[in-house]
Amino acid sequence: MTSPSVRTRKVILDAAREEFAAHGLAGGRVERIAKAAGANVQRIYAYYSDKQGLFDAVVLDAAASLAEAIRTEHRDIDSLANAIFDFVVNDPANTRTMTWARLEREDEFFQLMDTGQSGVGAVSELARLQDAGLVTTDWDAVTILEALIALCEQWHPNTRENGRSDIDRHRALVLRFVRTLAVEPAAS
Amino acid sequence: MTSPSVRTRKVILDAAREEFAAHGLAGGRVERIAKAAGANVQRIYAYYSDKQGLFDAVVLDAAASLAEAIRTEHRDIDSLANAIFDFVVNDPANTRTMTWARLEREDEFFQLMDTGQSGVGAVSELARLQDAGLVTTDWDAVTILEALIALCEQWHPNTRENGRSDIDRHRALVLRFVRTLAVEPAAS
DNA sequence: AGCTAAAAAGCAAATACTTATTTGGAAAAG
DNA sequence: CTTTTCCAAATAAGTATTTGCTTTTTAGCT
Repeated sequence: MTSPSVRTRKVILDAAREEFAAHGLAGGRVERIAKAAGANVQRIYAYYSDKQGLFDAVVLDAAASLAEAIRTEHRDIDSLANAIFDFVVNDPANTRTMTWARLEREDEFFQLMDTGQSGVGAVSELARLQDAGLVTTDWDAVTILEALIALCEQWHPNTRENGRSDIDRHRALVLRFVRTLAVEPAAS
Repeated sequence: MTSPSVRTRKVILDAAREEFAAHGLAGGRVERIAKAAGANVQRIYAYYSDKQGLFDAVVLDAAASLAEAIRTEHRDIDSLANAIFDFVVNDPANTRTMTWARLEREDEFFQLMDTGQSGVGAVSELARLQDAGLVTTDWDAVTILEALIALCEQWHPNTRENGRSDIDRHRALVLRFVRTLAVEPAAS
């Protein structure tokens, strides 16, 4: 059913995800992507117009999958924090890609994000928790969310060899942080 | 007094700092560095052997200046956190450089850091506070420090237009975090 | 000081290679 | 038959690094 063009588009995007996560936009090699995808270089240009277009597609995709990962309703900020933490731990490549994007496409980054309405889900989710009186309103949702993501990303992929116990300890640290932002429901 | 070679080394390093902070290792251009330094390309190779050697020199330098910025004794973790925060805010280029280094020289990054004994100062400073019973020992000094730096870096240079008030609000968030790690001195 | 020879610093142009992007045409699909 | 997909090879820059030579600095000596 899937037309060959759709399939090729996908294998190219998959290969690009790995390549760009590893080497970034400037360091990524179009030829390596084509080879890894088992496709021809020319197809990249046919589908994504140029290297940068492909990179942007990868970035949007990464942002979308973060949004996807935290889409469900969360009863509290702990739950939201855990979802973000899991995502970062389980897919370090995505995190790398976002970091590359912030560095290499600084000017276009937020515009790019808006296009894909990426973080929106998480922001509104957090805002909802604030509205419900469960999270402090001392900071706006975006600020808190970015702090949270920054904390989660701390280890991954920035550090050598993270054993399971390291991860658990790191998770505990993140949770300790978010709990300081939680508002205790008033005793009824 | 300063020999010309010393001076040239320095102007090259200064130019490289800017170039690499802006574009990273793969994206940085040797020729641009030479031009900005008002020096010849060949001098770069004479002094730093190659592009990567120059990049590493820049990274070590960035690490050293972070170490320098927090060298003084801190009476509590608030004071330490403020020092780190100030450094990150005042010199976003340094922060970018470190981020580039973690991405582009992932494997060599920590080895590089050890060479320059960069973070050591901050780690031992924090450990001292822990020994004095002023900071939780639930996490080791390295973990806490990396969390702290991650939080401080959150905005800078990752976001558009940070007004003074944004910065102050961000600082407050960082401080809120570190206070949860502080141990109240037992009432005497 | 002044002189001089060795060493170091400086540069423009050449080299050698990588790499993004295009072309022109063949094969497959609709 | 027309359109789309595919590809190998060509193109066209761009870029790190080296070479060969000139100029400046350094350091020893009278």
